[in-house]
Amino acid sequence: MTFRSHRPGDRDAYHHGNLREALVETVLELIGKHGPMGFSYADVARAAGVSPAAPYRHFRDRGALMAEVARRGFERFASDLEAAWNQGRPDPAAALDACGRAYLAFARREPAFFAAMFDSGPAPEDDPAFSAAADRAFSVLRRAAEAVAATFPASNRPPALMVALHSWAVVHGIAALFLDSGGLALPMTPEELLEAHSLIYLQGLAAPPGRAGAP
Amino acid sequence: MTFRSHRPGDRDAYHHGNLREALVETVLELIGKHGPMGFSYADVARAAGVSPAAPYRHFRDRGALMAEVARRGFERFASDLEAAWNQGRPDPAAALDACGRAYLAFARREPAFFAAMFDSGPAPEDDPAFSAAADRAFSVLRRAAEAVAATFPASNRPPALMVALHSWAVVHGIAALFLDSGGLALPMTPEELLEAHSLIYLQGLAAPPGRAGAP
DNA sequence: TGTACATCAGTGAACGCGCGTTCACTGATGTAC
DNA sequence: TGTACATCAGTGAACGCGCGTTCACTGATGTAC
Repeated sequence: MTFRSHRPGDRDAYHHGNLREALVETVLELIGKHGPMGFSYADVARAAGVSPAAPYRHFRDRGALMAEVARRGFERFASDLEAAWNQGRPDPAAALDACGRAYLAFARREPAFFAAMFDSGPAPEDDPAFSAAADRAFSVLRRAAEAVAATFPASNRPPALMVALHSWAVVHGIAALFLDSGGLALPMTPEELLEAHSLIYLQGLAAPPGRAGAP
Repeated sequence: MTFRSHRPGDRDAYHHGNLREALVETVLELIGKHGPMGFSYADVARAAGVSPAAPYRHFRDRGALMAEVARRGFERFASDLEAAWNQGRPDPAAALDACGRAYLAFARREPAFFAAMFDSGPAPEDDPAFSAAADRAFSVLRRAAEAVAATFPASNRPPALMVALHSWAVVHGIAALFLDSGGLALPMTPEELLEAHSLIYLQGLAAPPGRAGAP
């Protein structure tokens, strides 16, 4: 009568097909503790309470598991951005701002997902499901930029894709450099920094072309 | 008379104290081939043609070697930025733009250094030499932003640190997202994207405060 | 409802491997006299 | 200039370890009849 972990609801529950979910959850915990590279495939199995061979039933190797985590991260990310966009309400500029804040909020609230999505060593860019999820996230930003560009008079309308790329770059740069507050102390929050940038950038777009900066 | 690698100029030259340099060089090659996490400490020794014990004479462990590579990267990076700044000539705005281009050029020309500096797994942020080198690089951007801010009339002068942080974030975001041209195809080069941003941003700074974006 | 059987998600032992690290050593270099 | 000696950057063998992966297996689940 030795103690085996055969209590119901424990690992026997894995026979019901939720080990896949449990492995994803476990990876998020491990990323939180040790970073996206700080654990082995065997570590994941151990932390999930299964034998080292069990994960092979669900993921070909560690990379496939990490790609699945990154894919799910991009899907949640896309949902957050979509919700923040809120179909452009109350107005496109404000809604684009909300997307930027949602971008930062996601990176702050889900650092494990964020690391899996952007810092995860060899990028699984050839995984079509991963790429599709990433595209879906970024297409939200693109549509938002298009709506913002459409608010400008046709004579002075900026290229929507350029606006999207600028927005994306600045918010990603802020997230990458300043969010974990490692390094220098900011005189303002990342959100304030982003909002100030939006105001300046939109004012620059609205300014009559070819005035400032000309000799 | 077996063939041992004892030709002069080969590994015997390491006795003259250049194994340290050779290891750093080797790491850069390996990062170029396999990314900053794609090789072991023993791999470095093997690639440099020495025994696996040899590197321990120069670096406590793999992390110390990587931190040294990152530190040197930041020093070259700072030199590049400093040269691009060129003491603010021909004018601060143009010189700040040059810094941005130098930032992108460095990331493009030295992807191995760049990866060691920014993507290198557990950041050696507690290494004072590393931090000092990173600070030196970023202080160039800060001084440039100060000079740009000083060109504005006192009544409409933007906070210099904010300008520095915006410039840094956008160029870093562009480098991180668009430089290796993985993912989506850009309608313009990263340099053009950055320059367009600078123009818009400076125009926004120059615009009379509190006009655009007000209800 | 009950029984026989196919399915399949897990076990756990085993493997070969390369890792990081240590150790006593060697032999070239540089210095003192 | 020559010799004796200290220094020190390398060798190479060895270690224990945990890795990724495989394999035959087991026992619970779901289905056919």
